[in-house]
Amino acid sequence: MDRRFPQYDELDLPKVAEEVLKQWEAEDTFGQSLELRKNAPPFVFYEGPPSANGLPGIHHVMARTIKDIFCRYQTQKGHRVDRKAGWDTHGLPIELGVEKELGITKEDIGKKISIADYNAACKKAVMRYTDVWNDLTERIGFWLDLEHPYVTYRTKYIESVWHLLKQLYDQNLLYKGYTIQPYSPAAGTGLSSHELNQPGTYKPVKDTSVVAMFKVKRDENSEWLFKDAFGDVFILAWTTTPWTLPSNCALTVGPKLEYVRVKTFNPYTHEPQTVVLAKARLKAYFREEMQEPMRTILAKSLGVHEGDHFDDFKKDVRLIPWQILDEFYGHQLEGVRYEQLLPYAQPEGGGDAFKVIGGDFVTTEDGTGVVHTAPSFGADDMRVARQHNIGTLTLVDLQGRFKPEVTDFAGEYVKAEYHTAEELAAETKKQGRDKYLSVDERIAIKLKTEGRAFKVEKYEHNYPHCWRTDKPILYYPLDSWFVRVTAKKDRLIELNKTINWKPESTGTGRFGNWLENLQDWNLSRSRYWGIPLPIWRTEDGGEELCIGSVKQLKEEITRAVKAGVMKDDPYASFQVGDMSDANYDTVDIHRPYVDNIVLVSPSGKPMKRETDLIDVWFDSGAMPYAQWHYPFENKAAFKEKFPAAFIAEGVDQTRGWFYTLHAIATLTQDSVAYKTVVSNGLVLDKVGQKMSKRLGNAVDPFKTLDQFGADAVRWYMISNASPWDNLKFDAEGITEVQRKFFRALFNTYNFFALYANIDGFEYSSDFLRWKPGSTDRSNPALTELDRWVLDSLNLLIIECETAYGQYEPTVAARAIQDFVVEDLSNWYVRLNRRRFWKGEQGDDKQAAFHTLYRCLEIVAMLSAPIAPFFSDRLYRDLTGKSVHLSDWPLIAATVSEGEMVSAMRLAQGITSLVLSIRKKEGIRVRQPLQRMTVPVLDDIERRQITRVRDLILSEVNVKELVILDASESKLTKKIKPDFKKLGARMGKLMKSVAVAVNGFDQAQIAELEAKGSMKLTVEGQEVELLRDDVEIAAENVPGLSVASDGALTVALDITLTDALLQEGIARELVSRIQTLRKESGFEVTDRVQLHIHDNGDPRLRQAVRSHAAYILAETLAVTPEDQMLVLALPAEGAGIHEVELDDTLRCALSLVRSAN
RNA sequence: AGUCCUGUAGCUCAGUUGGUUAGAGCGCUACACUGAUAAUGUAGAGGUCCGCAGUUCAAAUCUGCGCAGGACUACCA
Repeated sequence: MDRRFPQYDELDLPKVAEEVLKQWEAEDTFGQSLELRKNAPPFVFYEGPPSANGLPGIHHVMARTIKDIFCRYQTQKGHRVDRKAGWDTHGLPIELGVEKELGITKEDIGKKISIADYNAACKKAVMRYTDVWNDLTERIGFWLDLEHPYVTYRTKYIESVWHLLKQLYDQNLLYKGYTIQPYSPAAGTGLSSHELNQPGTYKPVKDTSVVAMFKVKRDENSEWLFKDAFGDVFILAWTTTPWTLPSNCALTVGPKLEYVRVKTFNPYTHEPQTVVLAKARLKAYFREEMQEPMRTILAKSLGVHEGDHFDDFKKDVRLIPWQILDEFYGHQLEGVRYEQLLPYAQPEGGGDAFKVIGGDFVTTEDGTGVVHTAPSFGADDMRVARQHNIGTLTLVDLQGRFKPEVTDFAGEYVKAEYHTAEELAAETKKQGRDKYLSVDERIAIKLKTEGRAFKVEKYEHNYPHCWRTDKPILYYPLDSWFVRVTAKKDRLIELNKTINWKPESTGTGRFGNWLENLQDWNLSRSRYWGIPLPIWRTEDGGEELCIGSVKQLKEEITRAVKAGVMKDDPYASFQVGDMSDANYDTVDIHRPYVDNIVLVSPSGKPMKRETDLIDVWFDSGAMPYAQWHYPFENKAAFKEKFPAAFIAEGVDQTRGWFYTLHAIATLTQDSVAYKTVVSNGLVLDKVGQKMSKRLGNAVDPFKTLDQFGADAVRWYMISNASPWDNLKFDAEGITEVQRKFFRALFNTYNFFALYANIDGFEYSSDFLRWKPGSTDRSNPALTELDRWVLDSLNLLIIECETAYGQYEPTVAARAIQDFVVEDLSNWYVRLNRRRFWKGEQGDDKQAAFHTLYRCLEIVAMLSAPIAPFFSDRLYRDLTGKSVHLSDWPLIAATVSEGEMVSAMRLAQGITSLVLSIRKKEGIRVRQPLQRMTVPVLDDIERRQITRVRDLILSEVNVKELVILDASESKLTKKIKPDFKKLGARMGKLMKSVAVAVNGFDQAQIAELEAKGSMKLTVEGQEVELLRDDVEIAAENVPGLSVASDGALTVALDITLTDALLQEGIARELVSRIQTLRKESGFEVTDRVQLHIHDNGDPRLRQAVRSHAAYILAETLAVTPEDQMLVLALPAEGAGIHEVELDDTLRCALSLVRSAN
């Protein structure tokens, strides 16, 4: 037998993947696919660099599958898709990993270990799992150029980053400023948000909280607050960090919040006073029953008191009377000035301090609705203070101690926790108390005695602690370099609107809102392993220089050497202009090497490098340029490959990579960096929990690939949920994909191969004649089923093309799966099996083979982006070539005007109804029936059913199909209002109209059909009902067994004649014999000798005699017709079987392989 | 705390511009089929479409307020 089409015993997807992978390696299929498209228009894809110091997880399979799908699809569509791998090599996780490994902390760097050694360790650690990553990438079939990756620590890469920074610097978009950052005085370092989010950093602590009283200055602005004032007028503000009160510069109110002015007494000094606070906070500070005039009225009614009770207040200090003088909004308070609470020092930098300002962030959840604003110690405070040109006061040093100006507390730590035990003891002694009182407590006491405290109490809340020292952190102003992204905010927003976000909501929502509230990008990191900021400054900060290339650095070094600030050029070995890797590898511009370089300013002063590194996110956002060493090399390549057509990463990159790419591109190129971005969701475990090592629910990607093969895993991930929805990963889902989709496709192919090999089938692309432009569009040999499946295939091509084009792989996967499982396997193949193995060569057989071949070929092409291994195997088995080198299929001219698709839907519906009647009546499918009747409503339906008539008859084993016109009187009909059409016109009457229509009798339905319209009176109104406003369907055919579903009705004649019964028995017999053939291990082509024992039953005898030719032909028996039925079976023994034909009929037969 | 996503059958998911009795696959039960057999067909059980309120003749679908799960960002006087 010709074995041109390989056949397989079983489906083993992991093995297929392994073998195809070897094939790819052997013939460099990836390289060929690029070579093939060498001159084609590019489709630009950017690979986001993963960090190779951690192991890949199952979610990386997801992310990489999505990337691969669109790159492969675009290749098939005729584009050149270069895919350069990349590695993110800098950053805190790497530093932390190295520190853990070496058993050191940040403080040890430069002491126990040199910066050079530390960085060398980082460089080594960062590529540790490269092999594992490359292995995963290959095993999942992600085609990526792993040979020439960009690596962010390479000198060339850093040089490109420096060039970008210089561009920003030259545009005045890079500046030094300061922000309020989490800071650990104990460790002497700023903390990143990452560090702050470590578990256990937020702890519940009890702090002394103070409601401080800020005395209002009386002037024209505040005069209205003094109307009927009772003593002095104060604004109340709450704080849980009293140590920040000396640094107070402003009070912030909510402009839209309501405030009140209250006449009352100071609870500690009992002085009369008038206080201002948010109305919503009154009940937190005042007792309801003490409110005037309510208290007076109450007292009067009890006959206890008369007159003004503010007079006799001092008799009971716990019950303080109060009275609201007036109410107003926060914005009315803005601009009101107050006396500095603790006047130790005056604000720096000019500023117009000590007044009330407005801020959106103010709430009335706790406190007084007035925020004590110390710009140096709170991010919100800083921002609002800047907006209102309030100065700042930073009366705490970097060790966390009060500066000398704060005379009462000078040199003391603001948090007791910063003291050592000995220091605490000494301090306690100094205070002359038994117990140490923190500065917070002593400030509270001071304010109480000065009559400036309204309420002092312990307050429990969560406060962040340094994860290394376990001491509380401070928010502290630290020097930083910033990118002035806010200067280009409008442009960033504008360009974002041109980006195709998948899903859209991430772009408009999460990302769009983020851009709307843009802050300048804090670029500084006080670390060691990263790209150094290329800025050199004189000590006074008066002169500075931003370096944009190694060449420029060398020139400046030469000047510095000449000026004598440096001894020699440490980068002497570097040849300017030599772009070889070897040349660049001779220099290292990381710390500490660049730190040793001192340059000279124009005025001759030495300049030292700003010690900060840059945020690693800038590294990855710079990859469009730095991966090409642009602009020093590859200018043309960059130009062609910017911006990207497509990128994809997890949704967690929205404010990470997606943002940094966008920001750098907007600022330096005035362009988007990518046209489409797919942000995929998380991979959760099967119950929807996040995967983590701690919970032990993390899935090992390699084990999963070993078990199921990459194709099944990829197909499962893509078909199960849209990429941006979170995926609940369940291995059972992969099994299902294997069972349903891949097995159906595999079985279909194997079926094809079996018979194609027997017949020596060869595919000729001319056979189906659907060449574009040809008028003779289809071969007349094609049956209606062929046309139908080819039509469906056409629709599938269009659907997949649209879906892939719109970055909707899930839609494509589901469509392909439905086609393969339902249309191709369960319908087309099942109904056409006989054509493949029955009869001799001829056009009908050719049509069947060509149609099936075409379907398999196209399915391989359409599924290639998602299941690259299996599809390649399938395509190679069919055509001998790789599917990944194929061109996306053209849409064939439709072979049957598209009508077959709806005709087939009718056929499937009718078939299903007949089978359900058979079931109801207890008549098995193998028992032929004479006639069935289907009523139709119009000529289109009649024509369509006619086209699929034979197919229906053979599928349900009935001999005749009568199509009945709906107008024939035998039918009863049912009527149904079309809500959509009618609702629009009827409006409120809809319900009553529906009731009326549903109540129509046969005469009324006939009237409407005949006249085309009729008048109805509903709720006293006359309305017109049109034929189109209702659906009329046949309901019943009297006298027959009937079933219906929606508009479809089928009636089946269930009369069984002797002839039909005999035919049924003959069929049963054939079926039993076929089973025996198989059980006996005969090949499908083996001829047999068949003898049936005549047991005297007339039913059997008649059936065999009448249908002898049929039985022999079906079972490939060579026994002469008149010798089949015998009174005694041949004595060969082994071939004798007893079979049961139905409940009452059994017989014996002998079946042996025939010699010829 | 803010922003965004998700919530439909036991499970995984569809559900067009609002329209009649809300669907599919898996799983479950029963029956059938046997030249696809680890397949297939038919029938059945299984739903407060997360909740409440509103708009509308009509809401799974639109609006508002909540609840639950998740992500990101921020972190509070």
